[in-house]
Amino acid sequence: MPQSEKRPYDPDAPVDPRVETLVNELIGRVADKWTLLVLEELEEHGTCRFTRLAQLVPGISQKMLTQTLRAMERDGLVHRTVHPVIPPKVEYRLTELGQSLGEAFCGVWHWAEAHLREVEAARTAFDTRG
Amino acid sequence: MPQSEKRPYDPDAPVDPRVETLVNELIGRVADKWTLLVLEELEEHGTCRFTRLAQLVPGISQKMLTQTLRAMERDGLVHRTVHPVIPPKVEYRLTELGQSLGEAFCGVWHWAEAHLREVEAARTAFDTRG
DNA sequence: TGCTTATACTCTCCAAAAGAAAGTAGGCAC
DNA sequence: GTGCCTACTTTCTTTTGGAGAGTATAAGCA
Repeated sequence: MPQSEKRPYDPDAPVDPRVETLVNELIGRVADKWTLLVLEELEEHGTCRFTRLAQLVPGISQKMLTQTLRAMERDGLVHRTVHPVIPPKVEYRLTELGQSLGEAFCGVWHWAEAHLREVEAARTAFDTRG
Repeated sequence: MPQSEKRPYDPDAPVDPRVETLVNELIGRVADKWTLLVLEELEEHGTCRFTRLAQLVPGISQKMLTQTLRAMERDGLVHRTVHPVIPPKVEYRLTELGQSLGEAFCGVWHWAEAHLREVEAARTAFDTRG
């Protein structure tokens, strides 16, 4: 795995602007509401079929689930297994890359759980002021 | 700060479904492209004015910058200081809550940097196959 | 006097994206 | 034949996002 080469992340290292651009793009791509929620469910439940994911992710439409899964598959985050049977059976599971992204997002889920009340309080205060 | 009470995060604990819903909503809120990029710049550069942020965040429109900052302010992530002068001067800086979210997202930025190449390779492979 | 500049928005219009709901394929049970 | 099953796909409507012009205000300048 030569993708890190000799940079084990130094936060003060000067970053190649091209890399920064690409990272920003990638952040924009994975920092998507549906991507995150699908990632969460696949991480929690393991291999899932389409319909099960649609039930697990609250409020997602079939169209967006299809689009999100395709994009995640293209980015190498999920693996799609088609069983050629009738009725169709398609299974989705996280790749190693997807799992590593899930772990990277762990901190955000913890944050959301830990600071939910603070955010709610801030919203109430803001709406009262405004 | 009684928001964690007696639960220092146990990943296997049964989660109150209402909490899960709220966490999902909150994730959907902060897992937004512009929120993340603004957070990143404010974390890196500290206090910033509107126009500077517009320059720092690549490709954001004024409308989206205003909306994003308002939403972040409402959620208690940024503090907005208005200096009543002409021409106007408004400064934005992360609150402690915003900083903690920035730290939580650190793992994602590291992930993006570390796995950029893998994602690019996966995309190329996907596009070639398909 | 009137023109320019500066800043942080705000508004309007149009294109793009998302959501809702119906349609499709194709074998199987009835 | 009718309907069911699943994983989409298509169509239509609503919402959102982006581009660009407009607004308010006072100081600086000719």
